[in-house]
Amino acid sequence: MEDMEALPVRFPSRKHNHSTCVNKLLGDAEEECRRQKLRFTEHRRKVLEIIASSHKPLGAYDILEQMNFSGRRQAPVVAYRALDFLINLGLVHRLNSLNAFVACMVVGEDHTAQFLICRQCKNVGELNSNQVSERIEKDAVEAGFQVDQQLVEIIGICYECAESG
Amino acid sequence: MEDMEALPVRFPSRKHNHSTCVNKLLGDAEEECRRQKLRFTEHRRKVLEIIASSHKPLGAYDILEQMNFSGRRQAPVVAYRALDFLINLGLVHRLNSLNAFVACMVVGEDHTAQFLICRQCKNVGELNSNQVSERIEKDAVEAGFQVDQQLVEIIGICYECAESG
DNA sequence: CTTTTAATGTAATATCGTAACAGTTTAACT
DNA sequence: AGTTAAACTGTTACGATATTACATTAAAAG
Repeated sequence: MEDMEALPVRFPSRKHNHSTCVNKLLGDAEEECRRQKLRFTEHRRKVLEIIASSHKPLGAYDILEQMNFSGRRQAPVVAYRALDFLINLGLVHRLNSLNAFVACMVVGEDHTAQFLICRQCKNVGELNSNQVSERIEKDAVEAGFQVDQQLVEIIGICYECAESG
Repeated sequence: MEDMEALPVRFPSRKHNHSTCVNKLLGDAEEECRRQKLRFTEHRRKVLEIIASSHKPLGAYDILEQMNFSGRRQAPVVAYRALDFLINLGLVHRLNSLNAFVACMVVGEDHTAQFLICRQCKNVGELNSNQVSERIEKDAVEAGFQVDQQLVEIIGICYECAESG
């Protein structure tokens, strides 16, 4: 596999430096919020941090569990509100096949996304193939359908899991 | 829009003869079960019939409501068991973005499927584009990912809804 | 005709997500 | 600063979706 940046895909390597990942995303989020004059509140920061700290998809209730600042258990709606915000901003993606959430790996860039979900290690990669999205658009239009949103989730085995048997 | 059979898509026209649809699917199901020596029980037949009678996706609890044979309310697991069976057989598809189920429109044929979900009329069409599935497969493999299953759901506006404004 | 495999009945419970509404903070504008 | 409007938060309750577990019954295979 070539350099991660050269391919239209981001799949988290087992040995990548993860704290860099998290910090970059938090920085991007702050900047994006400043730009759009949106509020990057504590809840939102916390939820983004939790999600970014895992390349494995997290359920809303998993996130909730990690939000116990004060020992006090938060209500589900707290997590969902923050998630909605982050999803609208494009910082977080929802995986419909898992009812779970992952951090976006290409923040800021205008991009289409398809998700690669490894059913062994549970890591999720983000494929950004314009060829895929254009092919879908083209064939849908040919079928008389006007596309607003594409949802592509690909289940299988990632490179590193295949290597290690 | 051209002849429905000529394009790699099945989108239910407003004026198609629906009872034919249902009967064909039930017949196909029976035959397929005979071939594979599986039991096409009452629950399974009933659930398939209910799903096939609607091109709009149905939730498991919608289906359940229509299963009241004897006035007796069935337990959710009854619907889910039949749905699992039908999905494994390829007679029914699950739409992950809606937590809902639709009948397959190309039973028997070996096919890939992408779903066209009209957010106005709620009808669901099945696109069968090998170009889409091959493009996904190709790009995923290039990213070092071995594909087992593809899940493609396209949300937008169907031909007939676009026509009628 | 018995054995063993598959399907059903039933109850309970887990998991995921939203509605409603009062209270508080923040930003924007005199 | 003081006022107002908009956005965010806290809290309760509830709705929607899905699974586990286990006892029972029916069907297929020998």
